[in-house]
Amino acid sequence: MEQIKKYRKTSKRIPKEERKVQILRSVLPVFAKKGLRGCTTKELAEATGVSEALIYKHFPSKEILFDSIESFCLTTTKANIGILESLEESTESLVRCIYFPMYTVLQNEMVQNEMDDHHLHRMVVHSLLGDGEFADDFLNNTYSIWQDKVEACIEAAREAGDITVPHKSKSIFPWLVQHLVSCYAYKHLPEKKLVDYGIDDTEDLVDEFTLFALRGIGLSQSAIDRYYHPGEFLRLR
Amino acid sequence: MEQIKKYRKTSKRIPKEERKVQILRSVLPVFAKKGLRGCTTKELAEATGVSEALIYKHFPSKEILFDSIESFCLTTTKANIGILESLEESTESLVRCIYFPMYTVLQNEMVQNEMDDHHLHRMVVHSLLGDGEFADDFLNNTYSIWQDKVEACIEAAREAGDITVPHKSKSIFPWLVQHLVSCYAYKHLPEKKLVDYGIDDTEDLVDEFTLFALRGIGLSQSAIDRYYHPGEFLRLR
DNA sequence: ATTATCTATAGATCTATAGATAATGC
DNA sequence: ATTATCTATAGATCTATAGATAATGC
Repeated sequence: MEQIKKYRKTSKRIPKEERKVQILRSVLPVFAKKGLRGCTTKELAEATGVSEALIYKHFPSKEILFDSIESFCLTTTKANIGILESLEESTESLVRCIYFPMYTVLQNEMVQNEMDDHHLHRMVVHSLLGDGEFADDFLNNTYSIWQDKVEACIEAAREAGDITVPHKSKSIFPWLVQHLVSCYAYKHLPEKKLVDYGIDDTEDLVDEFTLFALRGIGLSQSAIDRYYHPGEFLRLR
Repeated sequence: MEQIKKYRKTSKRIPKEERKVQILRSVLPVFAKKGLRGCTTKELAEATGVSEALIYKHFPSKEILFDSIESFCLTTTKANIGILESLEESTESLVRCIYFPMYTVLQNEMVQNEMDDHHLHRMVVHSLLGDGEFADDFLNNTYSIWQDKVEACIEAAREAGDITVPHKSKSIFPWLVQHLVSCYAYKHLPEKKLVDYGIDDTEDLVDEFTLFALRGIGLSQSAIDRYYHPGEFLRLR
């Protein structure tokens, strides 16, 4: 009673590498929410449940911790986008390739790995306000597989006669589609509802996003009718 | 030589309201760049060329200054979008309404008033990472005139037989178009080039964005051919 | 006399480190 | 004996205020 406990271990002793990963995991949401400058080392320590000093034992500075978080995000988002890699290049695949990100982001599906998409988007947006390095890594590494596939499928669709409108660039369309989904995500970052699409059902929303994109690419209505059957897509996943 | 100048006025004396506006103007780029938490009152003072104390004489706290900046942005962006208000509701107007933001943002035209669009976008994105209040004010007040006009024109186009595809919602399309342009802007916030559309000429880029959107809305190709003549749009401005 | 401005500084963080202590594993 | 963890704190900001001084306008 008299003696003040000078010492109180709040967290269990665990091996180095394990703790390091645990710090990364628990610190990510804080950095994602507030950014490098927006949060304090105290908050980071509290989120992890350890002392500030311990964090410094594992990461020499706050900035280096932040960089580690970014790398962590990139490797963890190995993107099961890879699934798409095996698709043949065709009009049908084009439809699936456009549907895929719409569905994933709008339905707010976790991308397999435990990394919450929401945090990832926040990290990207923080990066857009900074030097953009992380956003670049994310967009141009993680998404490139998908982008290449979309481009190839557009060509295939054109050869199949399903696209006849002229295009000034091949590579613009993956980006335009990407803009649609990522902006959806960005505008949904705050709790406050910013956008009213006038559609309640998420599946309907996915439909309208996808159809907008497919028509925008110039896919003929007959090809869309032929290949856009979202119910079947789901079964095949 | 001996006597140290304890006192050195670095800025001229100017009347209260004038200085207040001057502070707002000079502080905006700093807040836009780094956000509320990302910059110090020292930086703000230096950007204005006055002492920190003076800033506190005009604005009781950093947060209140930031809020004032946001209000300042909103009022200053009275948006010459109002120009569109007088357009008749027709397919032709639809084409112009879609072209307008594409042109404005992609050509990086200053929106008449001296407010740099770049700063405005940064403020919006900072808000998206926060509570989204400012983004809401911006999107739903500033853009609502344009959005209403687009909706009305889509209806008119449908009545004119230029749109035949079914739509599940009226209000989704202005947002989809908005997503395209704002995401273009967001991805161009960092100095680093993140996106390669495969198109060098900005006019061509505006064309592809606009055509993508018009097709996406479901406007028939014949209507697009009939009304999309960007050269003429410019002359009329 | 009033108003605009500055210098100087208090008090509150915030990052990072030094050094002590407890747990683990040989 | 080694490793993981903590407490305590130094030193560096950072926000905001108190109080002094210079310019303006009557």
